[in-house]
Amino acid sequence: MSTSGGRPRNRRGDGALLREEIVRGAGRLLEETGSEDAVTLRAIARTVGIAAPSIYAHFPDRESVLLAVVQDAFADLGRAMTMVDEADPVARLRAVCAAYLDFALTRPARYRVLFGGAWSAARAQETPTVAADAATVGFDVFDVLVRAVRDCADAGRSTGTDPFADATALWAGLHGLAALRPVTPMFPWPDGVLDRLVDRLVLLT
Amino acid sequence: MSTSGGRPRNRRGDGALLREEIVRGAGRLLEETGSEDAVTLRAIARTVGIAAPSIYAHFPDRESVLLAVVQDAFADLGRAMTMVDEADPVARLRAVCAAYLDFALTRPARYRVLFGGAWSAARAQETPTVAADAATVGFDVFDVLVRAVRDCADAGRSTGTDPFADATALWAGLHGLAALRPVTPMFPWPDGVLDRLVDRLVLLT
DNA sequence: CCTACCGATCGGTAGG
DNA sequence: CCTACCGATCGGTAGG
Repeated sequence: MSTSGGRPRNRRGDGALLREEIVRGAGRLLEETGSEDAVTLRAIARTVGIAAPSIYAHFPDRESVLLAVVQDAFADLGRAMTMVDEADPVARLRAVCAAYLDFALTRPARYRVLFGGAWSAARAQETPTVAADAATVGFDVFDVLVRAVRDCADAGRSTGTDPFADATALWAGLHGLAALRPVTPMFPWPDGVLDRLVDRLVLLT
Repeated sequence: MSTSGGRPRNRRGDGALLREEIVRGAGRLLEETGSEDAVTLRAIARTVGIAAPSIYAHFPDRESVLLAVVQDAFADLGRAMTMVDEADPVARLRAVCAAYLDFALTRPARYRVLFGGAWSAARAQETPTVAADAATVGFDVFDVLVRAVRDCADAGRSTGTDPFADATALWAGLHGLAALRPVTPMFPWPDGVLDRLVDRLVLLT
């Protein structure tokens, strides 16, 4: 069934190149199918254009490929939230939240893998080192949120007195939107839900 | 491998009984494994104590069994939210939200199946009649929320002027909590997050 | 990086 | 409600 009949050979010194192709192929596959289970070694191999066993030269097993996808996605999300360029703390908080939501809406399957549970809760007990890592990175993302909220309070733009608790509520609201929107195409989400959440949960003035 | 060696024969007229056992077994399996994919026909058959092909006497295919689980879960959630017995509208809204969250936290896998997307968005296009049904029931659950919010506004206990929009934001917050909590065992969720969300998003006075 | 292959598991059918 | 079985797919290994 291999329609490609082989792939152009990599140049010397490109040993890490294929590894990257595998991770990106797996990510693309995740996004196209919307399901983590559809990202099989064979499917990955097909999209990359190699034989399935060749993946084992770069990863010990399927789970490790998925973990690499998760780590990449966490890094992307963190980068998107950090790269926000706004001086005003309120504008910055809004932009950070918008970046979070944008990531989730443009890459719903990737986002679902990040906070869907398989890589933080369940597997954290089975493979502590590996999944604790993913969990930690997830908390880093949350910290960006806490800091943005605290900056608003420090600037006297929020009447909230507990930035951590406020950020927690905000995270819940953000995640709710991020998770529900891609799943409810028929639902008439009102305009400005995001700003409504930010305004009210952070008690912006 | 069948350790049970057959099951006691049902009494006459219990034709619908096994169907129920299958759905409940599938639900239990879903909760124990946490994954929809683990609910295979063979696994269901094992928990119920029958042979896998026997399921076809009650359901045309695997998808239909899962749909029955989803419909049951929607009915359960709707019932739990409606059965709330509080006269004061604010107390009632809080109780409705608590019931929603309680359902999600005590049956996380079932909740995930309800609002995880597989049964509302994706499959709605493939099998319109079937999944549109599930989506409708999901909206019924949301309507309970809207009414509870509106009752607060009508009683002058909320300064919100758009019950639908407020309920939408509240739903996002609720779902965020419901989805994130089971997945973040290490995260120090502050006490009273739920009430904080309700208070602020519905502008309770 | 490849072909060839194993053992396991799945959804579903045949036939009773 | 059962046994027996098919075709497909999977993760992973052998051996090069």
